[in-house]
Amino acid sequence: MCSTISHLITQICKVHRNKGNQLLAAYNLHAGQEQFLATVMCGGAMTMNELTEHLEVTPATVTRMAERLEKNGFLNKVKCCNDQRVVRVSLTEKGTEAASQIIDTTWNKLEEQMVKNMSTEEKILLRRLLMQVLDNIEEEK
Amino acid sequence: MCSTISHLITQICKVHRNKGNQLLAAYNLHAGQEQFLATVMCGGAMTMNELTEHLEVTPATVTRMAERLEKNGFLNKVKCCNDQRVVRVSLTEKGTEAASQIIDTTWNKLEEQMVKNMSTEEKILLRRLLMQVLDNIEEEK
DNA sequence: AATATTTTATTAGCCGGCTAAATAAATTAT
DNA sequence: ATAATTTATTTAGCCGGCTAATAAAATATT
Repeated sequence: MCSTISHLITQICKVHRNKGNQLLAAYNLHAGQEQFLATVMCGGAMTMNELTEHLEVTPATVTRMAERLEKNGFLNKVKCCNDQRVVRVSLTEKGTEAASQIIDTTWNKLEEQMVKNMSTEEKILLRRLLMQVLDNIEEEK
Repeated sequence: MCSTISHLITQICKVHRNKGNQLLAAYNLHAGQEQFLATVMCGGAMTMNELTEHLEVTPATVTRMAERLEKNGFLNKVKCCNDQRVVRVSLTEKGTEAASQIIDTTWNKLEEQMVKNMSTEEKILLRRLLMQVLDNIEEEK
C-alpha cells in the first residue's frame, strides 16, 4: 500500500523539498525561491505574468514570492512605463550572486543525488515514464 | 532543462494534489486529509505519535490537521486514561463514511489515471526506479 | 522524596500552493 | 466620448509542510 506510484512521488517530492530547504538555508532562501531567482536570471527583467507561466504557478503565488524576495533584497519590482498594469521584476546584485551559486550547490546536486546509481538507460527510461505520468494526469477529467 | 527528474516529480506532485483537491471538494476535504482519515480508519483509535509515523509527517502537522478535521466533524480526540499525555484520535460516523467512499473515488482513481497506459512491466519498473530515487535522496548528506 | 530527563503534544510563525474576489489600467464596443 | 470588457496584479483566506520553543505528564536518577 505504501508503494503506490502516487505515494512514492509525494514522498520523494517532500524529501526533495526538505533537502532543498537545508541546502538553501545558507543563502537565507527556501525551496522554490531558488527556481524563481534562476528563472529571472535567465529571462531578464520578467513580467509577473511571464513568471507564472515559466514557474507554472498561480499569479497569487508569484506575487507573494516576489514580495518576500524583494523584502529580503534579492530582487526589485518596477512598473512598466508603457503599460502601467505590468510589473517587471529583476535581480539585485545579491539576487544575481545567490542565483548563480545556487544552481550548482542545490539544483544539480540534488538532481545528481536522486539518480546517482542509475545507468544512463535507466535515467532516460525514468524520465520517459514520468513524462508519461505527467501527461496522463494533466488531462482533463 | 524542464525535464529533469526533480522538475517532473515536483510537477506531477503538484498536479496530483490539485486533482485530489478537486475530487475531495465534494466531501469538504482537502488533499492530504483523505490519507489522514484512511489511516485512522485502518489503524483504529490512533495516537498522535503513531499518526506522525504512519503519515510520515511532523507532529505539528498532525496536530493541526487533527484540529481541523475535528472542527469539521470528521473525528474525535480523546485523552488516554493511563497516560494523560497521549491523545487518541478516532473517526466519527461522518468521518468513517467519508473515508470509506474516498478511497475509491480519489486514491484509486488518481493512481489508475497516472499509469493508465502503461504495461504491467512498465509499472513495476517505474515503481522500482522511484523507490531507488527515494532511497538515494533519503540518505544523509 | 525531590530533582532531572525523556516523551508526547501543542503553539507560534514561516513557506509555497491554490481559489475567489477586488483593483486598476488598457482595449474594444457602442 | 462613454460604457463595457478584457488583461495584469494584488489581496484575503485556506491548506499542508517544516522548525523551534513550550507545556505537561511519565520515568529515571540521585
